[in-house]
Amino acid sequence: MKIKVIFLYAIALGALVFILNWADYKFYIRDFKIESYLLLVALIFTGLGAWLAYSLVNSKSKKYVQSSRKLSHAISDHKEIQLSEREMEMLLGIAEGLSNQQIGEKLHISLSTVKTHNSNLFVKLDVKRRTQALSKAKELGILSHSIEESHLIR
Amino acid sequence: MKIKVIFLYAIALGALVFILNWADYKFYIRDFKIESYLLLVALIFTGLGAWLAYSLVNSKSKKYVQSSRKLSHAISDHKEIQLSEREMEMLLGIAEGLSNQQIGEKLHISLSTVKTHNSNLFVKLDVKRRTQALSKAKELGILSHSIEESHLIR
DNA sequence: TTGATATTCATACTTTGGTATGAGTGAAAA
DNA sequence: TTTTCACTCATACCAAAGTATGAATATCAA
Repeated sequence: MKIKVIFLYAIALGALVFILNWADYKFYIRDFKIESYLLLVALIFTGLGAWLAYSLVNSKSKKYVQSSRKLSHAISDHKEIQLSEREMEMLLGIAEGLSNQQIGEKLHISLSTVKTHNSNLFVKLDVKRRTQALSKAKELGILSHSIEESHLIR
Repeated sequence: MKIKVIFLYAIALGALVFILNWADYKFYIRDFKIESYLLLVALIFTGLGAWLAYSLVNSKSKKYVQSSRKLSHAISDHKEIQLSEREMEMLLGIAEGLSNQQIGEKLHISLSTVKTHNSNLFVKLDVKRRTQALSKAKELGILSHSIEESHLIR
């Protein structure tokens, strides 16, 4: 993946140089000052750099999560329910009292993705709501026990 | 902080243009091809863009953490929170994973009433969502980690 | 009696949560 | 290489949650 990114990056750079070079001889861009060139290039590659960094941050998050994957699996293995690392993170976010929007911001993913993960999580836990997911996850030992007294409601 | 970043960024850009301009007339950089300029600028501003994006992502995370801390402090500030009996029952129902409708059916009250109790509960706990109410109630010790204390609730 | 509090309920409205569907990507296994 | 799985994202739509406002009743203390 990184190779692909670098490759595309190189192509973009080369293309830009080529286009400018071509425009240089074909048109009157020579009339512009060198500063104009530099400004344009600076802006474009600032954007590219920003995008590159953002992509790297996202992939870093992935790798970080993967390291905790084994842990999650080890926990949930006992209960025959296999939660993916993302689903586990949804559960933790919900337990923190975060909204879907906030969970997405925390993990640098969109609201849509959070909702998708939640849906899959709820199917696996066989629940309909996030609060229900919490209580069930605690029953299953996926989340630490806090509320066992809920049956006392009358 | 963002303003600071943008300011530094603008300075860097201006400085680069100035330096190149100066070097252009003082030395023999004209001998270099325009591609060399572009490549240099592209690389530098790619780095700057990447750094910028990384900073922004980090500042987001920081802000998130800060808000959480303020929340925690706010919790310890309010020592005595008196929940009414109904509000406590709302809390337990929520912890059980029940919907507002289900809580109402269980307590033989209307959905409207449940919502009203919830609103009052959320104001007292200074939260916005039911899941947040859960986590905060646990921090406050209102929702206990053991069964014994739950008897006191009833 | 008056005031404070808790409880109940409703209506209208906004926000958030959740479902359904479809689709694209990347990594790893078969 | 193809398949499988986890992850990502979007759009549309429906359900639930939450807010705001107003109001009625009952209890208890001042």
